[in-house]
Amino acid sequence: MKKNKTLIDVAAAAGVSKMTASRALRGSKDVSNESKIRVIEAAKKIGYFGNHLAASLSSARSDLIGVIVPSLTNIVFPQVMSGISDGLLGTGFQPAFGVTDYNLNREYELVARMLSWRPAGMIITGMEQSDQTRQLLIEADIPIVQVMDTDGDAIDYVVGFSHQTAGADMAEALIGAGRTRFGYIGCNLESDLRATKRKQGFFDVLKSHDIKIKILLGGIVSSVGEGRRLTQELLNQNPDLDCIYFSNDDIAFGGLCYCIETGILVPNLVALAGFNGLGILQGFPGLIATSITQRHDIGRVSAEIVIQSLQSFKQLKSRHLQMQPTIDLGVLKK
Amino acid sequence: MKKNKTLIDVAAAAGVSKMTASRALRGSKDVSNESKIRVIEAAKKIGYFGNHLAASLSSARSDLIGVIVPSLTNIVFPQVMSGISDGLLGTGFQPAFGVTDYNLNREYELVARMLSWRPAGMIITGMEQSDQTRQLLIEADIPIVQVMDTDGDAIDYVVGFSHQTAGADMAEALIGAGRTRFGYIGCNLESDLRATKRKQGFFDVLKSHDIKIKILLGGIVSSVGEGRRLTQELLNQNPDLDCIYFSNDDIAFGGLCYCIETGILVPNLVALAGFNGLGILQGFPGLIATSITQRHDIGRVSAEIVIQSLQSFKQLKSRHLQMQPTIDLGVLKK
DNA sequence: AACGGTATCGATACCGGTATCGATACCAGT
DNA sequence: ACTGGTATCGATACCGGTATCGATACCGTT
Repeated sequence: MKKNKTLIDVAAAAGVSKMTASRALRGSKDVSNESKIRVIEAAKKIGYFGNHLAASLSSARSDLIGVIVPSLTNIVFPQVMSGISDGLLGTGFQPAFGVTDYNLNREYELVARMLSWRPAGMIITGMEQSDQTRQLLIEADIPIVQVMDTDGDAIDYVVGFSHQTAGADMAEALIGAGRTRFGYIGCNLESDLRATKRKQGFFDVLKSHDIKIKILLGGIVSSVGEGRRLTQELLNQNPDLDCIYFSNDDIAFGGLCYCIETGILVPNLVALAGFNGLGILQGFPGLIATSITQRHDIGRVSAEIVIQSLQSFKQLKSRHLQMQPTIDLGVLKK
Repeated sequence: MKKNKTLIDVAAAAGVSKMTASRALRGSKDVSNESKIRVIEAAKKIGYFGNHLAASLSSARSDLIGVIVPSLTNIVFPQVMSGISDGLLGTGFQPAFGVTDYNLNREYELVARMLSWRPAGMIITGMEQSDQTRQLLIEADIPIVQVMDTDGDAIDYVVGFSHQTAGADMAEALIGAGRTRFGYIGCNLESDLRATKRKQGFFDVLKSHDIKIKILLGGIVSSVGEGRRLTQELLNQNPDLDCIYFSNDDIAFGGLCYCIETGILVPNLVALAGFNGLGILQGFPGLIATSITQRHDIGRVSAEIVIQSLQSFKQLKSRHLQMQPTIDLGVLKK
């Protein structure tokens, strides 16, 4: 049962006062070089690592950036987190992640909990927080960045893109490629509001072209296997479709697998379109049309915005950063 | 610029002392029902959320569980994190994640940083921490769980499986299925020590059967696209192979895509084997042999172990929990 | 020699909670 | 009426740092 070392232990070992030790370890300039070296060596020798609790409490500032994502099992969010991690690297700030499982109540609890750690800033996924949650975030009086979506009312900063537009753009592109008989396959739309927005944008364009669409919705598991199953079902019921839009790349890829196995030519007979530009698509390059989103960059940039907002007293020019995905039609474009 | 509410504000609003307010909010029994209700309502009314910094510092205990993973871009680790998240749900404890990028120095920094938040416990991936890092963890005097790997010297608790054995088991299974001309494709082996252990176990068995193996190593990006490319290269140079073992499912699946596209019959002509049992394999069910690991459960169980260790004074019976993967040969088994 | 400026350092007062102990009030039992 | 026990609450002392201000020593300047 070893007691944790405190600054007083370090100070004693270095033969200086607690305050001098504190200054030395933090690189303040009000310390002589000799003292600084002695303190640092003493700290290393006795195995001292600070106490962020005390430090943050005392200085009324912390180096935490709270990050809230809806899910870990959808690879997209870890990629955003990874970008945030990278953006924070070397800044002295540290991300603290929380997962809501697409549950608004849990999101509220999580935000309250995060705020009780007095983070320096917050990055939260999406625009659809509950009023209660928004209130909390606003009153926290720290930079808030909403990421991945720009459709809605901003709290503070926003980094992402319009899913509605992304869906609409894909519809235009597919129509432009000559497709006329559309199907849609989606999973987890009740919870995944951004997928729903893409669907909405997609449907709006089709409607404006007077094109009907066959819809098939799956369960809450959005996976390759589910995409495969749903595609089979949809194509069996509607063999004449020449294009299917999926709520994301995973289920789109599942659809592709089904088509390949059963000899349905893609994209000649039926074109498939997903969303995100995941690495999985490289299994069959170009066969699935997709909207390539810059997930990692969105994470990185949002982290940088938080930092900049903390460091500069004047607010940043633009509180609203659009990073619209680029459409890759693959072999369909010829 | 709103100042954050403190317990004193709540106490004032409820007309009691700070101490009574504290007790009321934490559900201590030394408070009358009326006071408790008054305090809770006052807190809600003025929008008070606690200060974990002060609370943890004062009570010398925190509700954080530090979690260290090597990567976020490999879906396996988010799945473990998700399991930990689930295991902690409702316990009052909260995970705090950190990512090392397979970098031992960064791991050390991260552990030190985590410990400076005085977590109640730590869950860390793998058995290969630096001596410095181990020292830190040991002296922290909190429950430590190493996850995902059991090959090596334990610090405290261990939840996972032997990758060496997993590789060996797969080798036996493939040999048992009649395969004789082996190839191996791996990525990122310098950093991914667990993949290297699987390779070692696999190679040892082949050697004991006097079977040679063709090796092809890729770069640090372990992806479907890379697997596809490497498989093409390996098969071009060694068209007679009848089995390829990949360092994981992603690159194995890339290999499968290549084979399917070029008409190489899988598994009849060449069998493919990966590792993890990822959902992606459901694209072509049964075509890739794999070792199904219980990543989510490993996370959940490790979280439960931390909690139990914190709650019971007597130590848990077994500090070492094996959750060996099960081999799924798919259509190969017939 | 007196003075102002700088470098270095320590004493003290917090930060916002919790632990602890003592104070008070009220009740039942004798 | 006195005693002991319980319920309820507040005053005080921390937790381990940092901010602030004042003290001291030493330097160059006039």
